[in-house]
Order: sequence, then structure tokens, then C-alpha cells
Amino acid sequence: MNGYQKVYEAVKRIPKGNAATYGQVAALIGSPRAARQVGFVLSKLPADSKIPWHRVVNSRGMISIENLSVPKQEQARRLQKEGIEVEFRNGNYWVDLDKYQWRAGIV
DNA sequence: GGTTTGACCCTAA
DNA sequence: ATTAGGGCCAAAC
Repeated sequence: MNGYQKVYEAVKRIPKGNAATYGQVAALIGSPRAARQVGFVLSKLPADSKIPWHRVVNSRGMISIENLSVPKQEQARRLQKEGIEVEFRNGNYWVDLDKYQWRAGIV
């Protein structure tokens, strides 16, 4: 079980219609301060991956993607497709964490 | 091996 | 309330 695998497992647990933060995912794998690693791992995720990476946003509910193979617009699109409201303001996409943050994972 | 880097987070001015 | 800076851990170079 390498670090990547742990991240994958955690992200896969996020239910459809909910969102989680990088820090939250990091906490799930046992390293609450390793939020950056989560992002790093997801950055090298294959486009055809079945992992719901789009359900992961930063602690403010913002989509942090800027210059990657996948445009942030694509992530917003996927979220909306799952019933999550995505608001566009200041050139970035935002999700209402109070409404959609995955709380069950905290157990 | 040591150094750099990053889809982040938190505290302080 | 907004902006700036430092800290974090793990993977790449």
C-alpha cells in the first residue's frame, strides 16, 4: 500500500453529490498536514481514471487547478453534472462547502 | 542522499 | 474584512 494507493482509496470513498477538501482527504489517510501531497498525487492522475478527483477542492471550496492537462472548467462541469452547485466568481469556481462537504468521512 | 517543488492550510499583521 | 508570510509532508530531481 503506497502513498498513491492510500489517496486513491480515500478519494474513492467520497460519495456522489458531495465534495471533500484536500486537507480532509489527507486526514483520512492519516496525515492531516499532507494536503499538498494529495494534490500532487491527483495531478498525475490519468484522464480516464475512475477516481472522482473532481470532488476534491481546497479548504475554501475553490477549484485550485490552473495550468494542467485538465481545465478547472472541466472539474466544475463534472460537479454540476452530479448535482453540486458551482458558482463562478473572480475567475474561479466555488462550491458551497456548508452544503456539499462530505461530513460522514470524519466519522 | 540532500534539495526543490507543489491541484494546500493556518496564523498573524 | 483583506493580504501576506511561513509551515507542512511526501514525491521528484
